[in-house]
Amino acid sequence: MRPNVGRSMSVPPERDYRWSLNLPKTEFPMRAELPKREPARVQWWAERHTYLRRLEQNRRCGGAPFVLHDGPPYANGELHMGHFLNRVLKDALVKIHLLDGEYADFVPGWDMHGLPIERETLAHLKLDFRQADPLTLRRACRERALYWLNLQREQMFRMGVGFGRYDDPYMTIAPQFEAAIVETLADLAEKDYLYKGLRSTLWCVYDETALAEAEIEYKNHTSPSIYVRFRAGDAQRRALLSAFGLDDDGTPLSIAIWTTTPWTLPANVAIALLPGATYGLYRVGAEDVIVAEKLASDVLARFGAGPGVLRAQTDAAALDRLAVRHPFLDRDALVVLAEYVELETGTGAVHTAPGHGADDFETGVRYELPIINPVDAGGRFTAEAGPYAGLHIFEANARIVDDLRASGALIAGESYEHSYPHCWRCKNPVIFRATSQWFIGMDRRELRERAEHAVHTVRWSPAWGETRMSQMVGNHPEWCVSRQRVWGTPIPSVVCTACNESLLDPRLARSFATAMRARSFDEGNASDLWWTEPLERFAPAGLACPSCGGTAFAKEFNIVDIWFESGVTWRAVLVERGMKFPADAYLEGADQYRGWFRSNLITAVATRDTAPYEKVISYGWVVDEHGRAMHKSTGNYIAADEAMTKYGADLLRLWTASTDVSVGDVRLGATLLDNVANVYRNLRNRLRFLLGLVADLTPATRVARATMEPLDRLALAAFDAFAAEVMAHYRGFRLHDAYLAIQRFDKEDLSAFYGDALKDRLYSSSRDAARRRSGQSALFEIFRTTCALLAPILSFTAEEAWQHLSEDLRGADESVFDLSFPHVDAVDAEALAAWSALKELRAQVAASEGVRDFALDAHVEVAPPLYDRFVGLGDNLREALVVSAVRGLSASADGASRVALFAAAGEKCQRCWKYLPLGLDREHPALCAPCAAIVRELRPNG
RNA sequence: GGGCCAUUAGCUCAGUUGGUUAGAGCGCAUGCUUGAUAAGCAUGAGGUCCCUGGUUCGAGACCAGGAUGGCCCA
Repeated sequence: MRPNVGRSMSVPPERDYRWSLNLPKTEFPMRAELPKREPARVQWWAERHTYLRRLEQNRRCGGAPFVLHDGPPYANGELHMGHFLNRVLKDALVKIHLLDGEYADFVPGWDMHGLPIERETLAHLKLDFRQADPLTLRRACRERALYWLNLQREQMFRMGVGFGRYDDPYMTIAPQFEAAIVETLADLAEKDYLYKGLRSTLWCVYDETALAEAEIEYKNHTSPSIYVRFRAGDAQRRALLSAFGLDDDGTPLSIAIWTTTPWTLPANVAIALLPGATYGLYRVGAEDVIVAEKLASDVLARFGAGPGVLRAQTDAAALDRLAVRHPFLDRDALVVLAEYVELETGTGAVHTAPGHGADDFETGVRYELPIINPVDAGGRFTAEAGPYAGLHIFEANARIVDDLRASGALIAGESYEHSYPHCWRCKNPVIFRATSQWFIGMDRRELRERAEHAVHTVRWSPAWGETRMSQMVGNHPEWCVSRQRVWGTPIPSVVCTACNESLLDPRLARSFATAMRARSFDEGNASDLWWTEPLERFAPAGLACPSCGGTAFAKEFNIVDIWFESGVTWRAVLVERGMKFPADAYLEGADQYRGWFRSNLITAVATRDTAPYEKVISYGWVVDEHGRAMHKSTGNYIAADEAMTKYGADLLRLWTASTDVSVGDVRLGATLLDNVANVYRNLRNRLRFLLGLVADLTPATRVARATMEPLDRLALAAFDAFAAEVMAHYRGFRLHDAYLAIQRFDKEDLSAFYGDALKDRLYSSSRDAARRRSGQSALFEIFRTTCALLAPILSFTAEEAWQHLSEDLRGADESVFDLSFPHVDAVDAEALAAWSALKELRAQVAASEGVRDFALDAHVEVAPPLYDRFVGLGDNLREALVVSAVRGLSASADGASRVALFAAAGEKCQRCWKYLPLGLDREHPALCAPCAAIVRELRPNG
């Protein structure tokens, strides 16, 4: 029951003793106004070189090296919230290791070559690709890439992530970087991984160029849809019939295929069946035909010769490597098996032209089929297409269908509307066209097996990353590293003028790389040398064509895939700069399993036989608050700068810890940020409270832990355990777990318990009383370590709070980033247990009373076993329960309730608000004796 | 269509190897405080643990199928 105590609504001036209390005092504002204040802090860190100074200090103190290797963002466009998440997570990891005393050398970098920049630059210059002078275009691309780098770097600083060598970042366009790329190519060529071969690429016949997947848009397109007989020759027919267990009766036999691209038939070399599927041999009219069982009724109907009769069926495997004849060329079509064949449309037998499709190409490689490409860059048939030579492929469609009909090969012809890739620039349909490209062979020197083995030497976070990466390495047959564009690092290959054989000579490549290394960054693109210098400058003496022995060569002008460029950052950055290799950690979005994680793994395994990282940490994709992917077109896209202007970087930094980013999607939206803002306000106010309470503490008045009040020692033991927990989470990079722990300690231990308990002692004791200094000293330790623990996440706020501490107490630690995580030797289990028991007791008191904050109007009696446990706390027990008096019950008392509350005896002291005997001092009748003494001392005359 | 991942309170998340009445912070409601005050404290409401089957004495957890969403590929 709550004691019924009257409270005067207004305190008469003569009885207002507020002036004599030590109330919290700080300039640290309650309102954060992050967007307004943060930019100045960015400047402050930069001017003081806070990062580099701390890094150097850690090195001097023998801190172990820690290398987080930065995956380069692409230097094009503004940064979005995906970038924000990426940068802030990396920044937090670097800061964690920095505050842990390690030499956390972080070198940020940028991916600066490639088609998106080239395309943007061409648009900027209003130039057509084929008319542009390569060197002029490359100069302009360089300017453009540097422009974006600078803009992105500014936006990164605004995020508070400038803790790295941002003055000396790595750039894929730097001379040493380009040289490292070329030297890696030389190594790969030397070890026989690199070879030249044909490959099917997306090609626009109007722009006469290869296209990347990103340059394609899908639109509906109406194509011819034809079913075609591929007849078996006599011997072929007998072999096929035998596979079905049938005898030959001379009836014509064919395999029926379906295609929507008749113009690719001249390049046909095979028919693909689905492994495991059942195929039937049907008699329809006067002929036999083989189709997939599942599609038979649909296909047979198109013969217009009755329902057809099933004669036999067999598994696709029985037909593997048998053959039929090409419908109009003097050539066989081999029966092959391929997983991508589907049984939803068509005949279950897929026309296969390795020169005109990615799947087909892969099948072609697997079966060692000829890669026929009878189409030139402009889309006209070459002589290889026989009767169609000279025709444009799209015009040839109708001719081919007519010819098939005339020769009796056509079963049926219709038209078919479907989604088809188009060139996003000229809007025309694109084709697949086999061209000559450079590859890294995954199956040479057991590279695939070695890479898979390396995957298992790495620690993956989350654990499923290991499976994911294993699949990524296992799946891909070869890596096409050449591109026919201008903005990139040249592949220094040459072609023999006598026999047209391509050659990448390692000595030549290294000589080219050496020449690039001799150039400085300010001289421009070092790799321009491939264009400006004569070949003789790089070619080694006696270079001869391995094929024909010829000695005359011409330069080739391929550039290297930008994924290969970023794929050698381990070498161009870590090895070049003498940093730790393999790196401690790579940290990127989960889309990089197929990207940067994989490219780095393959090049490092191929040339160094090791994974380039010891640990890989991945995180999920940023989606909107409804869990939908963010797109500019959907309108739920959030730019990083815009978000920071609205919410402030620190609030968004807290958001990255408020959610478990390691698994699945990471949601972001106004509702979520409101939630985070509340948590932020709580944390901020706690820092403000602490600052206010320790305002008048000085190094001289600080009390050592050993001589503190018992309650303060317990609080610090609990705080140690908390700090150890947070540090353990940080070292495992579980930011979200750290966030939960911080939130809970802040609320339960600090705000609702310890802070509340200390108010009486800190406010009403005399300023210099030892018991007051004891509490302040404990709070100061808590404040300092809390700042350090918050700094990796709430960098701006932690620094702001630290700067509001008196200079005396800050001491040599100018910045919050000069602090270190504490060394917690061993958690005091006994103290911890006492602390929780005390918290529990306080909760009981609070529950009995119903109200708690600084309500001193109660007197508590505690049952013996419990009381005995805390009797050593002395008056601290009364403080902890926030009451006016506490006493243990006698053993004979009713033990039904362990805690009993009564109205406190005495009257309410107008200064300390405790209920005590008053009126002992004539001048201060409304005060208790201790308060009266303090007031007399403060104002002896008044 | 395939591989991987996720789904627990309004929101963000905990829930050891299967075992009482599923927890926390924030939000919300109510009360207190006005000496942390655009703060602080207390109490309380709030859940079909995505769905359907199965295993088990017992399933939020294990198994199978499905739904929704995401990433990477076709």
